[in-house]
Amino acid sequence: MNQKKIHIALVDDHSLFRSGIANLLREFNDIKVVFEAANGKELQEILTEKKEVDVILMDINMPLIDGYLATSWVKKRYPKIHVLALSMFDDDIAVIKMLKAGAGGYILKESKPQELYRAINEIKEKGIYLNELVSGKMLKDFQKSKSLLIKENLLSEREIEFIKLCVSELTYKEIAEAMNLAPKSVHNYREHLFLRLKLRSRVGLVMFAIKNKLVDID
Amino acid sequence: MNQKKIHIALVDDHSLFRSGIANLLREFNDIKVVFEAANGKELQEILTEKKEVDVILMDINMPLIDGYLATSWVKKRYPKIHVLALSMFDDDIAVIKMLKAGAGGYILKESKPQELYRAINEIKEKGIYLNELVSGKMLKDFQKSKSLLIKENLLSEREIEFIKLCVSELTYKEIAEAMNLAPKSVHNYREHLFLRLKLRSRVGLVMFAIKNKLVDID
DNA sequence: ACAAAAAAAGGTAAAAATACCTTTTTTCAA
DNA sequence: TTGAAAAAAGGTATTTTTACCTTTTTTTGT
Repeated sequence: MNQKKIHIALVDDHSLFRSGIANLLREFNDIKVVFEAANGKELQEILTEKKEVDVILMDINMPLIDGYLATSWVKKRYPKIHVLALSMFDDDIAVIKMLKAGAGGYILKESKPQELYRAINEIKEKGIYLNELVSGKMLKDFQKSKSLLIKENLLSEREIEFIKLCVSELTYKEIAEAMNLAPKSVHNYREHLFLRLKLRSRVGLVMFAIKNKLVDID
Repeated sequence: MNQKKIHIALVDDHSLFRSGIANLLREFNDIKVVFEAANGKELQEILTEKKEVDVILMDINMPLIDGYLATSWVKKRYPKIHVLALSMFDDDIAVIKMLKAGAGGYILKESKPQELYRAINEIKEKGIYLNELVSGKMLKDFQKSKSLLIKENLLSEREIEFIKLCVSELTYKEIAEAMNLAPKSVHNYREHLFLRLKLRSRVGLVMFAIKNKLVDID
C-alpha cells in the first residue's frame, strides 16, 4: 500500500450527498477527503489556496459554475489534478462534454462503492478510468452519422462537391475552375444552398458542412 | 451455442497472413470464413455478390482501396456488417481514423487468438469491441489540447474573442458592435491575424479556430 | 514621467461575396 | 418526343471583405 493517501475533493451542490460520499470513502484507508465545495465557484476559491488534491469528484449540474466549466478551469490551471465526473444521469451529451472538458472518467451516482473506489485509484494511477458506459458513448460520438439532409440525398453530388470546396480559402472563381463551371454557375449553387439551408454567408456554409460531417477538419 | 456460425470475411493484401488467420479461425467451430479479399476494391466486388457476412476483419494499408475507404464504403452500403480493424501498428491516428470510418473495434495483429475470438464475438453481438488500446486513444483524441499558439499565449484575449465571433454569420460590422469597437479596429484584428497566421480569407480563420479548438462546433 | 509598444481608429481602393433577377442548355420522366 | 425540371450561364447592383497604408489613443515597462 502507498504511503500517501489519495487526496480527494468533493464538488456537489447537495451537502447531504457530499457527506454521504465522504462517509463512504472513509471506509477506504488510502483515501482522504481534503475538502468539499458546493459548486464550481467555490471550488475555484478553495483551490487557489489548497492545492494538494489528487482527484476531484465533480458533479455536473451545479449553480454558478457547472461541472463542465469547472473541469475546464481545473485542467487548464492544474493539469495534474484529475477529475472524475460523478453524475446522476447516463446522458450521452453530458458524458461527452465532461470528457471533452478534461474529465478522466465518468461514473454514475448509483454505482457501487467498489466501483467508485476502483475508479479513483485508476484515475490517480493512469489519469483515466474508462468503463463501458463511457467508451461506448465515445465511439458513438465518433461515428455519429451524417444529418438527414445528407443521408436522404437532399443534396446532389455536385452540391456536396461544391460545399467541400467552400471549406477552404479558395475564392468562388477558383472553385468554379475546380468544378469546371462558369463562375456564374457556382453562384447559383451558392444561392440555392443559402436559400435552402437558411444561410447568409460562406462561413455559415462552412459551419454547416462541418456540423454535418461533410468534411473532416482535423 | 448459436445454431448459426459467425460469417467472417478477411481483407488483407498478404495472402499468407489471410491463410494464417483463416487457419487459426478454423479452430473455433462457431466461426466460418466465407471469403477473402486482397484489398478494398476486391472486397467491394465480392460484397456486391455475397452479402451473408457478419464481421469483416479489415487491414488498413492495402493497395487500390485502403482500410479507411473500404470501411466507410461497407458501413454506408451494408450498415449491418461489422468491421473489426486488424492492424500491425499501434498508431493513434490509424485507430481514430478507422473508428471514425465506422469500425467497431481495432486489434493488433500480434494479439492472441483468444482476443481475436473474443473481439469477433463481441462485435457480432454488440457491434463494438473496445479494449484499453482503443478507448484510451479515443479519450486522448477528445482531449487533444489546443495548439502551441494558444497555449503559449501568442493570441491575446481580445484576439481570441474576435476569432470566436468570426466563427458565425456575423459581418465584421456586427462583430465590431459585439466587441464594442469601431469597424476599423476590427479590421486591424483581422489583418494582423491574417498576416501572422498566413491566411487569406475569413474561412481560413474559421478553419484555424476549429482546428485549434478555439471553438467547438457541434 | 517617459519612451516604446499595443490597441483603436481612420482613409482609400480593389476584389470578392451577396442578392435578385433572366436566359440558355441539358436531363429525364411521362 | 415533348415538356417540365434541373443545371448552367449571364446581367446588374449592392454590400462585404480584403489589402495597404497613416494617425491617434491607451497601455505598459522602466
